[in-house]
Amino acid sequence: MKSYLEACCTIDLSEREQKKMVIMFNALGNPSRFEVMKYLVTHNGCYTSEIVDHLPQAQATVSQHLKVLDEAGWVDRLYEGTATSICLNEKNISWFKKKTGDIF
Amino acid sequence: MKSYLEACCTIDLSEREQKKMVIMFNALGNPSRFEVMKYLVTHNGCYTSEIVDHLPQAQATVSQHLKVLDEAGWVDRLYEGTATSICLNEKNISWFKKKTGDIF
DNA sequence: TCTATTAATCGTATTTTTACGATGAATAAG
DNA sequence: CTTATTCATCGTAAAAATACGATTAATAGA
Repeated sequence: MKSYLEACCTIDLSEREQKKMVIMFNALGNPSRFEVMKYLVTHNGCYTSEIVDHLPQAQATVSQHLKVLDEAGWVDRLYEGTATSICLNEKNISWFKKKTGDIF
Repeated sequence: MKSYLEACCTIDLSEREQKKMVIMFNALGNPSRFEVMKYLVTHNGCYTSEIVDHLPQAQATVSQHLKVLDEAGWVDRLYEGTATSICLNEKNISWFKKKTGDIF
């Protein structure tokens, strides 16, 4: 059995989890993508077009950023006809916050 | 006075704070720098040379990464003679965790 | 069916990041 | 004084990220 001291210095993070964390950190390490996430906090489930209007970038650029946020696990994209609504991925966000709190 | 509902949808984050958050996210969005931070959790205050030995990159590269972590506020560098010890910046780390928790 | 709308993808130019060897600055040790 | 050690900085090559216009794919609506 591990001692108390050992346990308190052990980092519970698999290689796979570590890679996922880096990807999540990286995704928010960009001003446009951070702004999207901040916007979603008060406009969760809004359409992509709203986000495009909110940002100073071209539609193609915003689309790329949303893809990065999706692939990193920060958001989900729900395709509804020709539109796409963007939702916060609450599960991954909680996971990220918990892990960050546990590690650092 | 703000209503309860208004308050719960207001994001308490100045432009300056938002920029700082993006820089902090960006700094950890790199595998080498994340690994440094993870190493510091169990080796806080260690010398740069230890970190260089721990990582697969050249000394110059590690030095650059440490500079990024320092400037982002994740670590402090303490110059002791010819060596430099690297410490976690507990204050900024706490700030980051609190803000992340508050916003998302 | 035709036309409009929405958003993803493609191709590409530009910028930024990453990495390294070489060099330099500062201190320590003899 | 030398000489060694440690780490930052410089210069630069290669890789990756960012941004945009143009195009495409899919659906909605007339």
